Amino acid sequence: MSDPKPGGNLAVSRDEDLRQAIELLFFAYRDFTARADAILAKQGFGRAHHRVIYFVGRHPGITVSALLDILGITKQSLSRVLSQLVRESYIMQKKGAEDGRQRLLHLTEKGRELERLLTTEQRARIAAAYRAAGTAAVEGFRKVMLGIMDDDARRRFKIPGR
Amino acid sequence: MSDPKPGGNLAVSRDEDLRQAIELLFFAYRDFTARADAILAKQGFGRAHHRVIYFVGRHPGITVSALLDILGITKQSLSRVLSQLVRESYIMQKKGAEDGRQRLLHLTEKGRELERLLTTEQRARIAAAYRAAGTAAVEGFRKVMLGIMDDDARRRFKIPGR
DNA sequence: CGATTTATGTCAACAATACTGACGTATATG
DNA sequence: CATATACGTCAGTATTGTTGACATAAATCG
Repeated sequence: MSDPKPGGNLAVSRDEDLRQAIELLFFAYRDFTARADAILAKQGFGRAHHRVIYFVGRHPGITVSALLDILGITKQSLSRVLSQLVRESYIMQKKGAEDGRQRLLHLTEKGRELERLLTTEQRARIAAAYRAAGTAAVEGFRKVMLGIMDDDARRRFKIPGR
Repeated sequence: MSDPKPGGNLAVSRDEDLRQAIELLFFAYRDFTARADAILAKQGFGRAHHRVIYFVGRHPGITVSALLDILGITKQSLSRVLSQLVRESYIMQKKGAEDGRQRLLHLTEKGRELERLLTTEQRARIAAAYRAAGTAAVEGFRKVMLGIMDDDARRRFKIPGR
C-alpha cells in the first residue's frame, strides 16, 4: 500500500494503535456490561445496583465511605441505590462493633443470588476470552489495564506475593 | 497454605482471576473516561457528545445509521446530542451524493479541535500504559479485549493483513 | 464534660443520558 | 404508484449522576 509521507509510517501506525486501543476499551466495556444490564432491567434495577452488589459481595462488611471511594460517586447518588437494595433485602447493614457510626454492608442470601446471576455471565465471558487468548496474553492484558487506571486504583491490585 | 478441598486451589485462583478482570475493566474504564468527562463538562457537553465526535472524526462521512450501530443507542437518543453538535457547528451534514436520504457526517474545524483536545489526553494515557507494559503485553491486551467484545464488534477490528 | 469532627442518611432541585411509542418528510426502489 | 428506507422530532418516562442544605449519632479532642 502506498505511503505518501516516507518515514511517516511509524507515527501513523502509532496513532492508529492508540486509536484502536480507545475503541477496544469502548467496545469491550459496552458489550461486557450489556448482558448484565439486561438482566438488571428485568428486576427494575440498573447498572448502579449491580456495582453496589458486586463490591459489597467482594468486600463483605465494607463501610459506606469505602464503597463511595470505590464507586467514585456522591453519597446522595449511592444512597438512593443502597437504600433501595436494603429496603428490598438484597443488602443488610450491621452496626460497626468498634465504631458505632459505621454501617457495615453485607449481602443477604437474596443478594448473593442476584450477584451470582449477574457475574456468572460476566465471568464466563472473561473466561472464554482468557482461554482463547492464552496465559501470556492475559498477563499482558493485566499489565496494560493496570497502566491505564489511576495510581489510586492500581494500588487495589497490588496483592503482596503476586 | 491449607486447602480444604484438595484440587480446589486452581478453581479458587481462577475465580479470583476472573473477578480481578472484572475490576480491571471497571477501574480502567472509569479512570480512562474521567478526564475527558471533566473537559466536556466545562463545555456543557457529556460523554455522549464525546463518543459522537470521536466516531465521526474516525469515520468522516459516516451515515447516521452506521453511527447508531456503533454507539448502540436509539436514534432519539442520538438526535438530541447530534443536533446540538450540528447547531453549535462541531459537526456538519452533507447530503449523500449517491443516496440523497443520507446525511453524511463530518467534523468542522471547531469539531476537530475539540476532538483533539479530548483524545490527546486519552492517547497519552494509553501511550504511557503501552510503553510501560511493553510490546508483548500490548499484543496480549488486544487479544483479550477482542475476546471480551461481541462478534459484531470484533469484526470492526479485523483489518486485513494485520 | 463540652465542643467539634466524622460517618451516615435524607430532602430537594436539577441535568445528562438512555428508553418507548408515535408521527412526519424526503428519497429510493419495486 | 406503492412501499420501504433514512432521518428527524415530539412526548413521556426512568436511571444515574450532580450540588446544596440539614439532621443524627457516635467518636474524639481539649
